[in-house]
Amino acid sequence: MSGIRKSPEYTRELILSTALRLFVERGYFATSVHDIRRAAGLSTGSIYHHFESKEALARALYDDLVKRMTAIVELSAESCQSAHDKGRAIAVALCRAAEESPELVHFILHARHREFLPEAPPICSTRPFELMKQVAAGGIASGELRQMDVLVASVALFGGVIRLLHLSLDGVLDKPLAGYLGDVWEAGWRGVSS
Amino acid sequence: MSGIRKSPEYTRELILSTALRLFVERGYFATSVHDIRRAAGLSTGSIYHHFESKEALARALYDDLVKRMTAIVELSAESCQSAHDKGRAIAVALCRAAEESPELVHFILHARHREFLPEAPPICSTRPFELMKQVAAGGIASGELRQMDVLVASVALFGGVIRLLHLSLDGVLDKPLAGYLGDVWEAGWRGVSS
DNA sequence: GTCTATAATTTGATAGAC
DNA sequence: GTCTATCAAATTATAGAC
Repeated sequence: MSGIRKSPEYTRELILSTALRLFVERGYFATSVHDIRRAAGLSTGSIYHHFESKEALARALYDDLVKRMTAIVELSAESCQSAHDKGRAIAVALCRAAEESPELVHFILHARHREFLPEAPPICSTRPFELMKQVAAGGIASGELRQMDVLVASVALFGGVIRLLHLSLDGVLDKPLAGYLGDVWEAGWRGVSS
Repeated sequence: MSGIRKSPEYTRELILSTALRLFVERGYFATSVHDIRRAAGLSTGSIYHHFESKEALARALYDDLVKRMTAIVELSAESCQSAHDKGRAIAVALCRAAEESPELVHFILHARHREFLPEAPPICSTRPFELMKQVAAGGIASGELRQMDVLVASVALFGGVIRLLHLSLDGVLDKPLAGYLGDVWEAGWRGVSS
């Protein structure tokens, strides 16, 4: 067992991915450092060598996942021109992420970060959600969307899709996400388009 | 202090309301029974006299709040005829509840109940959310809404409003909820109406 | 029915060998 | 850099007086 030495980067990633899985399954507070240690097949000392504290581990995980989510949204928006296409690309990418990496999306959408990261900004103030608002703002400026408050447009345009993601993560959908996404997105667009 | 004896019902309600406030402020796991005891000005023994365990307290609170939320949504829907009016009445009532009893709405929308109440159904399967789906189903049956999957219609119709409530509870809105609600609801309706 | 005192575990974190 | 052993504090819950 301990003969198979892995690189420190590998160990660090193993700790992060194990913590993510357990945090999503049971929540941050219901997961002890001992649980992470056991699930990762490591020792307490090893975990505390890589992270100063349990909270520091959670913060590193949070930063990492916000970065991954930002990349997903950013790449989607950049690949298109119109607000309609940007928005739809984001919606499609979010759904794909929810199916391929449900833990990522779950942690971003569901976890109550401020309970264990007191100084973290609310998740809706982070870059991925700011980008969605920018798509709405661009649509209003270009005339694709009706003249309205940017926040209202953003909430109306993406609210249905985000709600759909919540339902998917709660396991209450009968079919795969893709079976609902097209119609939900179209309804959202129809609600704000001029 | 202990000369002022209150009724047992009062004590029970005091424990529940204190627990609700702390659970919303810090979360279930970050709130110890000792915290509740101190904030309520009671003793540990008194709390354990009224509730079998911390989890039983949380379950009683959960049941109580789902009941209150059900009443709010039920009364709103009953007071109107058309799907449009029912839906808008529900949206208005939810926003009023979010301003008058933010702790109630926060606990229902934000708390990760399944982390501490393992056998509780997902919140979106509870009666208040089922009623919203029924409003959408009624609208489709009557022809007010386009023909579509009931879940899609429900998500598209109420997704924006629920998203707006989340933002309000996260404290990222500049104005009172009422300043956004009208337009968000209208966009949702426009997205699904025939 | 409420109190104080305390038991039994679990938790996050550290020390020091290898 | 990883391990084992252990600590100090906090947590849920109980016992028993009043």
